[in-house]
Amino acid sequence: MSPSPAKSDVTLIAERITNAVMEHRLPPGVKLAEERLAEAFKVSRTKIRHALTVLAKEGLVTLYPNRGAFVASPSTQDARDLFATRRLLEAEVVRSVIARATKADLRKLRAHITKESEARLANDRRAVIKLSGEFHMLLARIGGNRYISKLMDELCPLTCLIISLYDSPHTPACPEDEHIRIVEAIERQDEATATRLMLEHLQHVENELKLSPQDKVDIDWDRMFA
Amino acid sequence: MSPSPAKSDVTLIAERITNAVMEHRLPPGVKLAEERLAEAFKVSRTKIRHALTVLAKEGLVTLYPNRGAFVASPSTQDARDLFATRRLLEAEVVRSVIARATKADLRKLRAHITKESEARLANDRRAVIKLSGEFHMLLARIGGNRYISKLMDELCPLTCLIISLYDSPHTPACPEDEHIRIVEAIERQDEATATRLMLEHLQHVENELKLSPQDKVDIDWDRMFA
DNA sequence: GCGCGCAATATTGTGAACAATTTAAAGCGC
DNA sequence: GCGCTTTAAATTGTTCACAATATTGCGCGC
Repeated sequence: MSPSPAKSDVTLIAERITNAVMEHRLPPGVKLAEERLAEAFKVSRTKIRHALTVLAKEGLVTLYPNRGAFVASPSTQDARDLFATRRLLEAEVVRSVIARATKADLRKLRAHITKESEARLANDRRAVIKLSGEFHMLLARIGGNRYISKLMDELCPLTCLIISLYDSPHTPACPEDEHIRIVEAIERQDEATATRLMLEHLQHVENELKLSPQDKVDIDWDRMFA
Repeated sequence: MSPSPAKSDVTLIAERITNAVMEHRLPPGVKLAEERLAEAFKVSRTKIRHALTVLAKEGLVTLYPNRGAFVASPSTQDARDLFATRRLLEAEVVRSVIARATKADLRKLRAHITKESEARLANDRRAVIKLSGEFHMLLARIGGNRYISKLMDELCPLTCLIISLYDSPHTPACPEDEHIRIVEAIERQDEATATRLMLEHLQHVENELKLSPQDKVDIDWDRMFA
């Protein structure tokens, strides 16, 4: 009765860190010292190191040699590239979901949207952010292409990071009904509308961000306090 | 004078293994025992383990817990998914290359194609296979979107694996002129032709493969010898 | 008091020994 | 000779100690 191949400690640690990032409990740029994590997770540094290299490969943490691991803090250019990539991928995702989704899949989508609504009603902002991301990951998995799905599993947590970096002062997360309307269009097999709604949805999220001016790395610390 | 941040041993090892796979020196399914690699690379098992986890994240090797690392052997479904993903990404890549490429970029593309021709003339089949893959990775890098580029860096070595698994008995690699004609269309800024040629090119490569029948994992060993 | 260099401390990187698990082989009953 | 259990070898997984590097704090000269 264990269909999943028994996740290793390392995987579990990586997932818990990812969760913390998705729920905005770990802000961008924070240092992830191995010793601290080791005692927090009650494991040896070795496993922490493994988890950190995995997360680095996913782009969620940045590894500076001999200096340690830090939660990634994507540039505005990264953010624009990310949304461009997501528009490309998720339009395709919607198309294949319409082509392939079983009734069980549609039930899962409905169930997920219910969870989102509940979190919203409970005013659980952290859960809302995480669930919003996971909606897109679920769609990608139903889409059936494992390379697209794998990439979406990386891009969604990164999107959470980007939102926590560049969001305008506390917009109340993505509007609820956009996910619902996408699912409805999928259920109607209305490909044109579904892809259009998805692209608009992603555009809305991106437009909420302040990505316009200079890059973070271009901040002029001399003028900053003049 | 060191613009690149001094690649670590682990990165170097991973790259050398990737090269070996791209040049069909490491066939799919081969076991990568840590001790053997350690003495081959003259380093401790620790670094080998790191390199293997990195390669596993890239999908080039598969890690079975307590059993070791093996060169991945993608299923036919994996292969179809991969080409579908590449068509999606690389059409976009061609568009942004046309929009962004500088003259220096175009020179790099020309130079790369020259190297491909030389390898072909020298009958260096291994080099041809590797360079063919690297042409697409170079295009993606010029395209400028780092997420697309990163994914292409993973998908190209995987494509080499797939070719070595499912290629019809020694077709002479991809026809040379297809890369050239794509670059020419890019130089003319002829977006429609360039994307069409790219999609056709990928379709040609996929069509050369024998992906039709059942999946490897679906083989019924009971009926097999009945 | 201020900048510079040096020492102390903390953190990451590496290697080697040990434990756990799997795989291969030998032993044994039938 | 065949299949099963038990034993030995090989391999992976983990811990720990040490080396290398970076960061911080201190003192010294000016």
